[in-house]
Order: sequence, then structure tokens, then C-alpha cells
Amino acid sequence: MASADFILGEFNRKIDERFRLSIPTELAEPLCENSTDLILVKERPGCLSLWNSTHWKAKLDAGVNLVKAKINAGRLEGRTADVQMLGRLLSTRHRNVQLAAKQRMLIPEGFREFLGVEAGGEVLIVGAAICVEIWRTDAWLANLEQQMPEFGGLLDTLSS
Amino acid sequence: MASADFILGEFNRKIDERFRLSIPTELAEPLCENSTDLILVKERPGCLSLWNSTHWKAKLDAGVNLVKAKINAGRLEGRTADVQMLGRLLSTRHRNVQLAAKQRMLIPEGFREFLGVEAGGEVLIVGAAICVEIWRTDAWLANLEQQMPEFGGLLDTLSS
DNA sequence: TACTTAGTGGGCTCAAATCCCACGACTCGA
DNA sequence: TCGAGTCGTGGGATTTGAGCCCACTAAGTA
Repeated sequence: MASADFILGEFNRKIDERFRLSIPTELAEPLCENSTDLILVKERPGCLSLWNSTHWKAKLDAGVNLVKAKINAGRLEGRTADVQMLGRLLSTRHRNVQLAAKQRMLIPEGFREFLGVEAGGEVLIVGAAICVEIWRTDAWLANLEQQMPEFGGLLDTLSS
Repeated sequence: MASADFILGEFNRKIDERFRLSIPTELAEPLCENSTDLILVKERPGCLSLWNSTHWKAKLDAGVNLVKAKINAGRLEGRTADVQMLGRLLSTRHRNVQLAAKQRMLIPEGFREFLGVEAGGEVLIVGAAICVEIWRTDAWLANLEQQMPEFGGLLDTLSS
């Protein structure tokens, strides 16, 4: 990964009548270092994340290759169901999207329901260091309430 | 930290119809030693704090840079979710602001609700030794009531 | 009193965010 | 096969808000 800076910042945005969302320049720029190709991922109900596609591929391939190696080595014989589920998730969890002019992207069918925001609704766009997250407002608040107290400890753990 | 003096003093200020707030000269001067760049932080509901950006960076960057270094070294591969959470919290907790002419700053969207003061409302600006705090009046009073009795003991502990 | 300085209000401008419309591809049913 | 409706895409028009600047006022000072 480039020794890039963390992607940080918090913004309010409205979703179009046609489910388009414009990403603020501060976040779009570091995200699209080399291409306007992005990966949209279902994180949890009420939250999607956006990744630079090359970073994402690197991250994903590493994991997938490990699993493949294990399968080939016969080390997942008894775990067929788990492997199936992994495949299923790989299929549905993420998708390529493009940033069009004005940094606009279309939130595809399937991701709309997951995000849970109707056309014309509001979302929060948040920099999450290595990616950008799109939050339904109430999910964001609930999550924040829960995690804010952990902040100090988290920095300690990760940096130690 | 520079062997600067403590930043002290208490002032009433009005927040503009446009959410502008002018920082008293006594507090703004020591805060802006070298630049008009400041960091605005969400401390607790009803209270924001303002930091000299170089001091703040020193305080935070130490930890953050460690995390960055670990990421670049590939040592947090399995901890993506934690890194994301850290970034998310970094994004929402603080933001750069600038002091314009007359030491006026704009309280950004997101911090307004947190402070809980509507346009045209009153706040207290308080020097807190190493930073400046902006308080909603009632939050300030509640806090004061609770902490005042501890003052004597605190001075003893910190100075001994 | 005249002058200076700090705090506040408000006008102007520019850029960004949002609104809105038009076009073309595609689907579906008659 | 054709027309109507839907959806993705592009781009112009409008609005909103942040930054800049100036004017007014009140308080402190010579």
C-alpha cells in the first residue's frame, strides 16, 4: 500500500432521486489515486464502504489465496458449508462502481436496501483511514455511541 | 510543548446567526503561537475544545504514525476492522478549523449539534491550561458543580 | 472629548452541493 | 413490433454556505 495518509473527514450528503451520491472531494481524491474504479462493500446494515480497487484486490486476493491453498491441501474437507458461505459472500458483498463526473456514483440495486436509505434521503460520508464509509444517519449515531468510549484504548492497542 | 504559559480565563460569547464565534484575544493569542490553524475537538456533549494544531499533532501523531507504519509493514492485515474504526473515530472527533479576521471561527456542521447551541445562542469560552474549551452554558454549570469540590485535591495531586 | 481596540452584524462573491430536465437504453405488455 | 414506463447517465440551472471585507457600536484610554 502506498504510504498514503489516512482518509479522514465527515460529511453530510443527500442521495439523489435516482440513487446517486456525490463523494466530497477531500475523500474522493485519496480514494481514487490511480483510477475512478472503486469497490463498494456491504459492511453492516446501514453501512457501506468504498475502497480503492487496487487496494481492495490486494487485500482480498491475499485472503482468498490462503483459502484456496487450504482447499487444495485438503485442509478444509469438513468445512464445505463454510467455504460455500464464503463464496456466497464473495459474490454478494462487493461490487465495482465508478465515480462519474462531479464525483457522483450510483448506489446499485441490492446495496440500496442494505443501506436502508430511500431516494432523496440523507447519509453521512465518513473517512475511515483506509476506506470511505457511507452511513445511514441513525445507524451512525447508534454505532458512535457504542464505540466512542473505546477510542483511547483502540489507539493504544493498535499502536503498541 | 513550549514552556508556554497556561491558557486561562473565562468569557461569555455569542454565537452568530451564521455559527461564527469570535475567540477572545487573550485566549486566541497563546493558542495561535505559530499559525491560525487550530484543531476543534468534540470533548463531550455541550463541550468542544480548541487546540494549537502543532501541539495536537504532537499529541496524536505519535500514536497514529505508529499505526500507519504498521499498516505499511503489513502488520495489521487481520485488523482491518479495527483500523477502520480508528479512522472513523478520528474523522468524527476532530477537525481543522481556521481563525479568520477578528479571531473569528466557523463552527462546522456536526459540531453544532454536538455543542447543542442554536444560532444566536450564548457560550462560555474557557481557558483550560493547554487548550481552550467552548461550553454550552448549562453544561458548564453542571460540570462546575460537580468538579468544584475536587479542585483542592487536584492541585495537590498534580503538583506533588 | 477624541481616539483606539475588540466584538458583532451584515453585504458581496465564489464555489460547491443540490435540483431538475433531457436523452438513450432497456423491459414489459398489448 | 410498437409504445409506455423505468432506469442510468450527463449536464445545465439554482441555491446554499463559507470566506472576505467593511461598517457600526461599546468600552477602555490618553
